[in-house]
Amino acid sequence: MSTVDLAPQELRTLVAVAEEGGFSAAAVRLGTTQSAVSHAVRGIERKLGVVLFERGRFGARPTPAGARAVSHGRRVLRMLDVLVAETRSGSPAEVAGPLRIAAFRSAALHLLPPVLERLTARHPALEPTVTVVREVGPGTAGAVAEGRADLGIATFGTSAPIPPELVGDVLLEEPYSLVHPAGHPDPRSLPLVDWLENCSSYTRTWWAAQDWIPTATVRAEDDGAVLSMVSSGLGMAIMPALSLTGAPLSTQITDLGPDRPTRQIGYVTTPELAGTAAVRALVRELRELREPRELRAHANPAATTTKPQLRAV
Amino acid sequence: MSTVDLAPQELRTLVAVAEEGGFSAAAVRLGTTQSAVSHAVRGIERKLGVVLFERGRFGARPTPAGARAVSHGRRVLRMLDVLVAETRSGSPAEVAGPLRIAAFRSAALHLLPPVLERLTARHPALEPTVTVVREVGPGTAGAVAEGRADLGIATFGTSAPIPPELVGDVLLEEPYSLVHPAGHPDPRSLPLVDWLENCSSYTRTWWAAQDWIPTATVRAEDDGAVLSMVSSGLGMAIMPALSLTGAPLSTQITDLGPDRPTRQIGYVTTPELAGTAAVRALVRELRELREPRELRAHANPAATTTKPQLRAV
DNA sequence: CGCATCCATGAGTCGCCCTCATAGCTTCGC
DNA sequence: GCGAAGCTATGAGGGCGACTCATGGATGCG
Repeated sequence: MSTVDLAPQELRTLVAVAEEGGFSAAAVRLGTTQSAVSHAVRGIERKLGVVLFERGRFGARPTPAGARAVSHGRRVLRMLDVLVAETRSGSPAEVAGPLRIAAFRSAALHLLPPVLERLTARHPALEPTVTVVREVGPGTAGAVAEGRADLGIATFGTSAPIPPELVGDVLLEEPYSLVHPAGHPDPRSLPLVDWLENCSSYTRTWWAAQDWIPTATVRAEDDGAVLSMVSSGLGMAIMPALSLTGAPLSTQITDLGPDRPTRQIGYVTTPELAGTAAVRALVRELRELREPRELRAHANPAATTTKPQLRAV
Repeated sequence: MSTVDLAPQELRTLVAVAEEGGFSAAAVRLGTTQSAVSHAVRGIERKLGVVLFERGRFGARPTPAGARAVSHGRRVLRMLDVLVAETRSGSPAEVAGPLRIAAFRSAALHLLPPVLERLTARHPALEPTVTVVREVGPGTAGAVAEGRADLGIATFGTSAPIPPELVGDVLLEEPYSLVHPAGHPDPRSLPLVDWLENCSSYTRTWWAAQDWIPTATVRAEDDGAVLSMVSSGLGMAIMPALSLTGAPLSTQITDLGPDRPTRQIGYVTTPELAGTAAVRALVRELRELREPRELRAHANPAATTTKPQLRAV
């Protein structure tokens, strides 16, 4: 037996240092002193016999070993939370505890509220928190992979590929539409407004095939800003349905026809969290989105995967 | 933040109490005093606000909440071990540390040895241990679910269903055959020898449809005992191929024809361990069982991984 | 060079957890 | 009924680990 014990407080210290990028900042987050963090990290490194952080003027950056330790540490901490929550609640059916959701902006605004309402109605002891994450770079899936969230609402096909160690499923497919100021005679002649997260490769291909689409002349910060620009008459945009829910009356939405591009929205989570009662309850509610409710979303349940009873590793 | 911290030492105390069945015995195992165990358990119960053990003359038995805590605790402790092992070893390719395998008797005897030989040849620092678990009740899957093993070799379809929080895959399907004393003129007239773990529902159905099969007159402890009885001329038996490997020369095996029953053998592990280097290395070796080894050189590696990139939950 | 901002280190303090000793409870055997 | 033999519960005291405080060293910046 090597008998190396890492206390939860030590794991939290590792995670804080990695996320804050320095001992001092980590100390602030942990509500302790820089000295305590330094002592703790040094102690852990001595116990493990491995240097976990490169120190320097810049602060502290994880070494490869440190990155592994931090990633595992986050998962262990999360499992400890699950232990506490599921030990306290009388049965697995009784779902309780925190549930951290990462979502991109439009999903957080238009997709999640009704889902979370039903979820908390069914499980009052559940405390879901939603973090808005830019769907660029690692995106929401990255937040889940790094243990910052328990479940992510992600767009598939757009942005970076999903890390292989995550599991998930597609929830719905939504079309892109043309949005422009209401009553404009020739909206396609307007300048194009684009935004950062709007970068599906499939969409881009379709985009390039349309000769009427100009290169973007305006680039906004997020889809909400795009919509506000369009409603002010500054131009037109091509946006997914989710970003267009609740679009102001001064805008007009035009279908792009049968060849319109679409994007897939789904959820991702880690295998070990997929089994927890809280995540499963949320996934159950999210699946309801696949059944076409009378409202807007053009859900396409056709492509639902046939699931084997046992999932391969 | 409720922020209830359970130190590894506390988790080990819970596990020890549950497994030893009492505070005093747990104290001996932990190399500490009964008083320390009592204080620790009481402290944990106060932190969680839940009674974890029923105390009495008999010692201590886990309450339902206690059983959940112990089961989660074992898994957290295991993940902490993995954290230490994988942080220390230079790369994920460098696999090291203990690997606990639960298997039913015939798999441990006839299936695992060559697999483990190849595994340890490839990863000398890996220390696999095999525990033989009766495939009755929770079986090997139960051992994995409760954190007593990292990976289980299980029969699917037979015994209890696999707990939903586990993951795994089928490795091979093997037929049942008739085994009887060599040279017997009418083996089907012999009395039937059965054993405890032999209880697949599918097999039973097939069984009932065969008019020549009598009800079992002898019931042995395990498949090895059955085989020994058969070889002594005490009767005939219907056994899966794995139990018949290395059957003595005094026995004779007769194929049961195209409608013969079969059983599926596979592996089971927890989602959080499925991602660890050690378990993945073992699974890779186990997968070799699916294809005859001499074909492996020509096998298309892509064909073995035709699984969807995202696994549904 | 003075300054700001990092981390490192040593001494002192506090709190937690363990040990020791003992008390309470239940179940046997007689 | 009574004591012995199992358990666990509890209180007092001590040791060790973790934190704080104060200070020092390294490094980049104007």
